[in-house]
Amino acid sequence: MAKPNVISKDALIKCAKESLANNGINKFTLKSVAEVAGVTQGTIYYHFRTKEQLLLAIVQDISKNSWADISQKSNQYIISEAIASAKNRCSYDSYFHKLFSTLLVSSFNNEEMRMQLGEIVLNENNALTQNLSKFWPKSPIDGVSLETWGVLLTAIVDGLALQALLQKDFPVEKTYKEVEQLFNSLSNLLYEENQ
Amino acid sequence: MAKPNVISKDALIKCAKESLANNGINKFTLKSVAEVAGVTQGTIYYHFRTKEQLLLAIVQDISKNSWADISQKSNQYIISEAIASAKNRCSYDSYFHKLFSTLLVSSFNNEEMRMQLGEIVLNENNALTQNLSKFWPKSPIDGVSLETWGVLLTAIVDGLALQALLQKDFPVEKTYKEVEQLFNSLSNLLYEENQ
Amino acid sequence: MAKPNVISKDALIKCAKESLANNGINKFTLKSVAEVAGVTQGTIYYHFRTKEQLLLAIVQDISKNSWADISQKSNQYIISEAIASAKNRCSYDSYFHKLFSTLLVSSFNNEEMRMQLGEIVLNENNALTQNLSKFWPKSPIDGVSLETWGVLLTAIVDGLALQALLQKDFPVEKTYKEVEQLFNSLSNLLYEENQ
Amino acid sequence: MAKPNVISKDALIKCAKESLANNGINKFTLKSVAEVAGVTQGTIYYHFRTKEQLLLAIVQDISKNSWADISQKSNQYIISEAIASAKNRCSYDSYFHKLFSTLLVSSFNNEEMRMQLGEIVLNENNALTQNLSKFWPKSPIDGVSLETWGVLLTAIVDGLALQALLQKDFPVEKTYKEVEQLFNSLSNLLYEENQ
DNA sequence: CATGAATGAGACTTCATTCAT
DNA sequence: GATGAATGAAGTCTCATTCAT
Repeated sequence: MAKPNVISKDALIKCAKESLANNGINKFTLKSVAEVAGVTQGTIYYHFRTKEQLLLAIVQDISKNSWADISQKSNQYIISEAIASAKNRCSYDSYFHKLFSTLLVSSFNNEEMRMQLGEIVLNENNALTQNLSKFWPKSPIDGVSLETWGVLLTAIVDGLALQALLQKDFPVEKTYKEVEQLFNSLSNLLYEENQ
Repeated sequence: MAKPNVISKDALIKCAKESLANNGINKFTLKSVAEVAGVTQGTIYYHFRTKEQLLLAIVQDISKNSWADISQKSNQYIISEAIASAKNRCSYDSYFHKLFSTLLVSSFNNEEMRMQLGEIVLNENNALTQNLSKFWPKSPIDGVSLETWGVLLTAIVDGLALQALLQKDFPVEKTYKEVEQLFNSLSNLLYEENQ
Repeated sequence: MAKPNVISKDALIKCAKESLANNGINKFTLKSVAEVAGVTQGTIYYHFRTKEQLLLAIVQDISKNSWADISQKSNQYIISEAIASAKNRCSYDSYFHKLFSTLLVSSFNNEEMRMQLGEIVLNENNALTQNLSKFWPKSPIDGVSLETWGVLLTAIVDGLALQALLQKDFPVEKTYKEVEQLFNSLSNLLYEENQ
Repeated sequence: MAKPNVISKDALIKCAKESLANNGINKFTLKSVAEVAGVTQGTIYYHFRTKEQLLLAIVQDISKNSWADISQKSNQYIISEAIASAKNRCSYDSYFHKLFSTLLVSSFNNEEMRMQLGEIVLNENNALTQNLSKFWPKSPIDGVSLETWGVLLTAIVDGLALQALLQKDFPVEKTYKEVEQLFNSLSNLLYEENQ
């Protein structure tokens, strides 16, 4: 039978991501991926040596498409955009955070994957720190370095996402509005001090 | 009251938690739980109708032992204690956060479990807010409610834990020192304003 | 469903040996073993951790039942019996030699198995040497030790079996008659020399 | 005459033999052959209709290169040479005997192959008998025909090889020295009798 | 000629679950 | 109460084979 060129590796990864986010890690089977992709399981094995390799490819794909990588170009609204993007991903059904936590849990058994996920977060931190430094010549709070602000912002974004994942009625709008308020107030602190 | 079996339900839950945190959800099998507990699989079925019931029991157990439940009693150092306890749990091998994220991911397929986990987080938020209000008569930043401070603090704690889970060399000490610094600075803002 | 006590480990080994000798290593599947045994594949895994372990158990079983082990008790016809037994096993359809060569080939990928098979052969050699020494106070041919006679006899038995496995019309009767003749002539050499 | 392809049929057979001897029959896959040969699986199918055909080709190739075929030309040291060659092949890692036993086991499911292997052995026997007759005008032992001596010698060679395959420390040198001694003694018997 | 992509059957293995004892 | 033996469905993975290009 053997139709050639039915599917590309990237398409397979996309299908796998879908299957993973929808079914969760428990039901993330190669059969389900194959069904989503409309190919046979054997085809998956032609492209990926094992299921783990496929999971790893998903992680790499996410890394490649991560916000940190995308937002390298300078931009005066970059922080606002970052926060807006984070808010969008903050929901009970967040595809991204479901996927990410699923991968996190998988990574407990796969050191390589864990390292790659770690790097993704690290990049996120660094990107935030770098962009923050464009607004804040120095930290608005003594004793809290700009690097730590990057770390804390990332933590807040992920932590809020976690809460949203677990509470159907989590007040995303309200919370993010106040986060922005907080950010502005901190900026003001700096400004006043400068006067 | 419970008639003590050769192995008690609670002991079984404890073993299950261990197995879950150590092996991850993928290898969380009743066989492995049975091995850890030193009983046979049949015995588990004597205590729990299904595997899901066991997982749910784990969640309930965690809820019962959560920080929020424990720290009801008033205490002037309560916030410092909370932060210290969070810092302790913030590590590459954190039993608690591995367990929690594993349950989170499991809950994507189990609404009841998800709700219970959601409540745990909610209680955590509320406990923090309540304790914060003992220090802060009002929010140190206009436009950011005390409730939101509770939410944000929880988010920070969880978000930092996530980063620590993924980065072997995450600077736990440094970060938490600055978090405390931040907390003190915010308190000072309030105090100065009051002058 | 789960009927208890359907089959014993030993019965399983026996079925496995049958399946192995009949189907050859290529078609030696756990499914086929299960079918022969009238159980499900899962049952096999309850008794043996892997397919390899089952193969190993077969080897051990053969070792336990090997001629060398059985013929420990002294017996004045022991050599004749050994030859008769070897002759019986020497045929185009020899269950034993099919099984043994199959295991031999499997052992190329399994050092433990190979060692155990090696020991079986070694025991066979030693048993033969020991029994020979009851007939031959010394070797009938100068320069050929009794140990080597044991080795050579084993080699002949195995080598003839190999030929019989590959030739439908191999003259088993004739060959073994002449082997016995050879043995007697060698004994005579010793006797004459003694005169 | 054969139009040379990028890879010739013979080269493919050689690679297949290597793969077979190295990996054993279990891992003798067309993929592995293709890898050794540096071509793709499809290419193998261009040369051989099925996997079995390839195995058969291997057998034929061995037959063509067998000692019996090569040593047709008369030679007064032919027996010594045969024994020396047999000794060389007698080792724990013997490529030839690993290959041969693997094919033997495969042939249990393939009558055509089995017949061809049978013929190889038969030729070996006959060649030995023929060469023996150049040294021995008649059998040195009454009741043991020259044909049977050929059969027995082949059996010894194969049987010893089997033992060497299974025992890392099998005393090849010692054993073969004594085999030669045996051969000489038998020759002497004849000579003395003739006096 | 040769290949690369795909297939599908079937292998080994795991595991939640059942049930007679 | 507890267990050990068994089940069967489902999962991961392998491999001979096919075929359009």
